[in-house]
Amino acid sequence: MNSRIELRGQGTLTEALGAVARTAALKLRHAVKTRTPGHGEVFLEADALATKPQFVAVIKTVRNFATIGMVKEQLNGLPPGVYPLLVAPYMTRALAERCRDLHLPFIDTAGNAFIQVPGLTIYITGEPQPARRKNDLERRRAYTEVGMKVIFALLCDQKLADATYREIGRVAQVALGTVGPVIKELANRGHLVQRGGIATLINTRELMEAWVARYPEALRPKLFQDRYQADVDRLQALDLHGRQAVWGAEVAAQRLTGYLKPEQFTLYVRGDAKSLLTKARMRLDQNGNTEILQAFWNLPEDPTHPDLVPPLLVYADLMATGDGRNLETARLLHEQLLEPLYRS
DNA sequence: CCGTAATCTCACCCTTGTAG
DNA sequence: CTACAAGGGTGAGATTACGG
Repeated sequence: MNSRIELRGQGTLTEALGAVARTAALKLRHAVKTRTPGHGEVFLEADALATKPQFVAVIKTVRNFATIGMVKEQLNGLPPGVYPLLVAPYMTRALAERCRDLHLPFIDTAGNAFIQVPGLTIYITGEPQPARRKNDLERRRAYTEVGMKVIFALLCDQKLADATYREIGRVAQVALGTVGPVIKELANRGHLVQRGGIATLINTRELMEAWVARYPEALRPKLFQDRYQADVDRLQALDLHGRQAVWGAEVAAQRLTGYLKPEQFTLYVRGDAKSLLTKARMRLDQNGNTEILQAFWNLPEDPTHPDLVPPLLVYADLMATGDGRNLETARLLHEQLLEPLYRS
């Protein structure tokens, strides 16, 4: 039933056997079963040794000490001459030390190992993590929630590309530690270069289109708070000045292009929207005409339209609806406001 | 001050156990 | 056998510590 997991474990096992053969000159091969196999257990033996020790191996990704304890527990009570063995993708030095303290033998795919059985003592730590795993971790950081927020901030304020990571994190409302990987991937994808010692956003048109295409799945659902039904006249009359809220989508498009008569209302808010709800007499309604989302930027506001979201977000929201009228307005918006900003 | 790496936290999802 | 709750693993992101 767990064919996918079995396969993943097989890969780890094969790599780990190869790695330990390289770093410790220890050859392990599959052995006959010495007991009813538990979940995910594999039977191995080192037949080159006179003592012919056998191992019952468990393949598991190890991140913390607790996992080591669990494996130790799962593999207790083995008969004489048979030993437990933990097979992990990668064991840090601290995890390796923990295994040694608990007398739990392990091997990993980097070639680290601790094995202490009659006729055989191996302890190897500090082998570097295989590059492929590192790449796995670094790949696909651009279109995560954090990546989307950072890209949006950069597209709206292109000078931000040369700011410190702390400043980018503040404007994009993401943690400092998450900025670096996103920037690195944007550079890899050819969207960021150094020009005269200044970090510069390039291929902005392509980046903008990619962001808009991914916004509906990659970020919007995370921002959604609730949907309400509200009186249209009251909504139109709402004064957002001083409130922590701005119009998006149809209302913003109407005010920017003069086209479109809004039917759906989209508000991006900071903090809680209580005062808005009472002012416009909104009531919770799954199919209501008003949706409230979390604002996700700290950009300076546009003095000519202080109560609207940035045009890029208006465009993305209109595109996301797929509504015919909205698409036409979106095209207009693109021509008038976006195209000049994202030519390169 | 700045970027990076290690560590911590939390939400989601998959497994597994259990009751009907 | 099915449905559903409980528990644990996992990955994304936030925080923190550190060295330049």
